[in-house]
Amino acid sequence: MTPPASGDRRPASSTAIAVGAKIRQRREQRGMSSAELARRAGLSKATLSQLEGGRGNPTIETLDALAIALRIPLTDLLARDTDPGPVLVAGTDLADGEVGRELLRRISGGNSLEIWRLRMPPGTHLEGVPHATGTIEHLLVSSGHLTAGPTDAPTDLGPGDLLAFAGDAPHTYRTGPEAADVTVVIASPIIG
Amino acid sequence: MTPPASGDRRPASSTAIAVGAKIRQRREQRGMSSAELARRAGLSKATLSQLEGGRGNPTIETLDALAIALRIPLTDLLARDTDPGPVLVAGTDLADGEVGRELLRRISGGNSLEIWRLRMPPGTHLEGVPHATGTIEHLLVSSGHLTAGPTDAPTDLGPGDLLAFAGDAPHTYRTGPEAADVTVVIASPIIG
DNA sequence: GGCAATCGTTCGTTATAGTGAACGCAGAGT
DNA sequence: ACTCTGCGTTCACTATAACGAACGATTGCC
Repeated sequence: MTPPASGDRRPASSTAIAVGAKIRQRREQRGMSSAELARRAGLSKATLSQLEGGRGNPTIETLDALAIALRIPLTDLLARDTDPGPVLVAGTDLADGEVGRELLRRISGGNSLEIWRLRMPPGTHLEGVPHATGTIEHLLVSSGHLTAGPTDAPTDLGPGDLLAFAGDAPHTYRTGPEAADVTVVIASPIIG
Repeated sequence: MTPPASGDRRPASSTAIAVGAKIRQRREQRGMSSAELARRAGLSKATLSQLEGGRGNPTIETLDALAIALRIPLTDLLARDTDPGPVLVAGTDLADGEVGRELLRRISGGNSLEIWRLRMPPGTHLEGVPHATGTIEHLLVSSGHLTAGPTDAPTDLGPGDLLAFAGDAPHTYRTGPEAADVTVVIASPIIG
């Protein structure tokens, strides 16, 4: 039993500290007061103060409200920009006929960088939604064959091939009778 | 006033539904039971069941624990599957026993970005040249096995694994009795 | 069949994230 | 000097996220 209840908060996890710092950073970039951000996000000033101080443990609803109020993607609040040490993302097993589409890695700051692994069974057809202007998308084929690229000029690709194209136009990925395992690297200019 | 307290949960936000689906998807890819994932993440089965069902509103500590147990980046759980949005570098043939080390692509501006393909026959040992401070190096294994990473803390990698580590420290790549085909993505911050 | 294990779910309770109402501190009028 | 207004923080309380303990369903083994 903790004594009746004090205003104390938990010791603060490293994640909480990082997220809190990020919130404050973005808020100050926007030139907002903490009172104003709290109002826009529909939170109490108390909660925001706790979070920015790195004390506390927000829920995703809270973070989502903050991200919307700050007009940034939710993931930006959680993106660990500089990793202290090595990060290992284990390979995953995939059921037969399933499409694997995994974000393996994300870096923001300067340009943002995302590394995806895309695994397509035979006869798959995916439509890529255009990204922000200036985005460049890279496909690197680990195994198999596919036809991919801008919808108006797709290219046949085989193992070891690399295709780079503007990600702000419509584009497609399509496998024939053979499955394909593709690494996708997406480099986007940062959004102000 | 809600009646005294039932097992009911909130109506479920769209974010909660998306996150829950993602957790379940990743867990099943790993071939883990929900009981096992709960155990590894240090959560109760009840909590996990609620979350995967899209009911509930997890805290970042909870999500962090799950991400670690699933060995994926925290942001992956929250990434809105923004669908991925021409230069062609053809794959090259490689003679038996030869080491392939090719720069496939280089981008500058914001972050500079290099994509390499590294093909190592069995029993190869390479020393990586340290890059600029702040550089992050990513290894994505297409096939085979190798031991790689910072010289003082190398990691065993298999097909589909991604390893990210600071590129400004000495690092090595070493294959055992098996060859390896690796994609290397090097991201360096631009010096203002 | 009978039993034991493990699964994923739903229950009632407990710990805690978020709240509203204070507080002290600045700067701007009057 | 004295109010006012808005800032960022700390307090006691309330709403609720996470918990432990059930549950029925399934599977495997004897």
